[in-house]
Amino acid sequence: MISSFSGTIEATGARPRKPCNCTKSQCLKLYCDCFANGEFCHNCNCLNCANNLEHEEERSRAIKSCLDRNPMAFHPKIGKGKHGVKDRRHNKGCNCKRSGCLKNYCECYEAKIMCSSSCKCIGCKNFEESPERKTLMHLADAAEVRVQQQTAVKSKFSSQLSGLPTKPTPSSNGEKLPYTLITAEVAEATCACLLAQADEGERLQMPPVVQERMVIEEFGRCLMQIIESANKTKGNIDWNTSYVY
DNA sequence: GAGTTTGAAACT
DNA sequence: CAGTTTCAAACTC
Repeated sequence: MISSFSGTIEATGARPRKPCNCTKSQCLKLYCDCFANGEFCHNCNCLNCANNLEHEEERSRAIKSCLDRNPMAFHPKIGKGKHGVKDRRHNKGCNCKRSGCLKNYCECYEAKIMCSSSCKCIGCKNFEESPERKTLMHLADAAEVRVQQQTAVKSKFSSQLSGLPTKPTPSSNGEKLPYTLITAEVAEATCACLLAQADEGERLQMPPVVQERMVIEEFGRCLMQIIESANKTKGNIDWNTSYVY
């Protein structure tokens, strides 16, 4: 659906996972995230991968040697909190020296948990009262809110648009929309609507962000009107016909 | 996209 | 077990 989301469920039923990029480990060492999670590589970018059914023997030997080194190698690193999401802990703790445990290099920070007494990190700033950590979290929260708003607007528009008749996606055949659809009058009227909406936002003394959104939403409505009227105009446009100019 | 930094995992 | 090397991801420019 949305092209930026590549981790959709595959036809094979494989769980979406970030593809690895291993080049030297054959994906048979814990350096490889897929292997470390006990999964086969799937749609990865790795080189000379042996983390698959075609290399079953080699793979099980590798698993064995990992377990020899560390019997807990394939257990989750983050202990599940007894009381739900709270009190989660990195079982082994981190050993960060230069990141202040405030970058994703740090396994604790990456898992969005505080460092604990089992960590051996130096200069740790990843604890509850850390002002640096709080600042970072606020920034992250703000970013997340923005993403959620965008997603909400997207799905709102897509649900509105799905009610409209559509034509097949134009592609390689050089098909184009008729440029007569957007006449000078239509463009002018649209601009007038947008300006009016901007004035309204200003009059109501809305915060700039809200003003922006009002204008963008107005543009969405204009666009819908244009599409609708184009569809209604008798014999004017047949969305199911190819237009090759 | 190339180059650098980082810390876990592997190795000695 | 401590020190060193290897590795792939996170990050920076």
